[in-house]
Amino acid sequence: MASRKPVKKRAATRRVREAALPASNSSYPRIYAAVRRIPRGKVATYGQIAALAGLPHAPRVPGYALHALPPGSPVPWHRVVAAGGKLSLGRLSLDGATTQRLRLEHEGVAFDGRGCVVLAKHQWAVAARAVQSRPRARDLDADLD
DNA sequence: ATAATGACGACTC
DNA sequence: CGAGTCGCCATTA
Repeated sequence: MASRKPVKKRAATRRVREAALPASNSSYPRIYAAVRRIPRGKVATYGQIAALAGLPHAPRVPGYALHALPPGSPVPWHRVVAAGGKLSLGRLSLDGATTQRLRLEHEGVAFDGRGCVVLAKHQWAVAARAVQSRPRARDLDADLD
């Protein structure tokens, strides 16, 4: 590829810049946007949110983003749970976990005996196919065979 | 620029 | 099933 008009260079540069940037410019907003898309009465895991936000290998980032989330934000953070439907918020704030659970129950989300959301019934279906799952080392090993 | 941290995820014991 | 450990990546100090 050789000739590229300078007029286009501008747009190209911009695109490259966005792609090259780690994410400090779009990571958070994307995560918040993804969380906001979770329907009422449904929940999504951090992994799902990460995948939807374009960070399939950084499930910790959504957690970080939500942690930085200011109170009163329009983001339904309570609909984000850890893998298995567990409320990992208890790790940071036990009280927060209680609030989360109450809010979820208020939306009709069911919990099992261990205080975990019944993902089988309430996991956000959309992400189910978008997230899927990356090949595990074991799977790769089996595949190599 | 390097080091430490984290509302995770998955594996192993 | 619960607790401990490693890996991943981005953010913060």
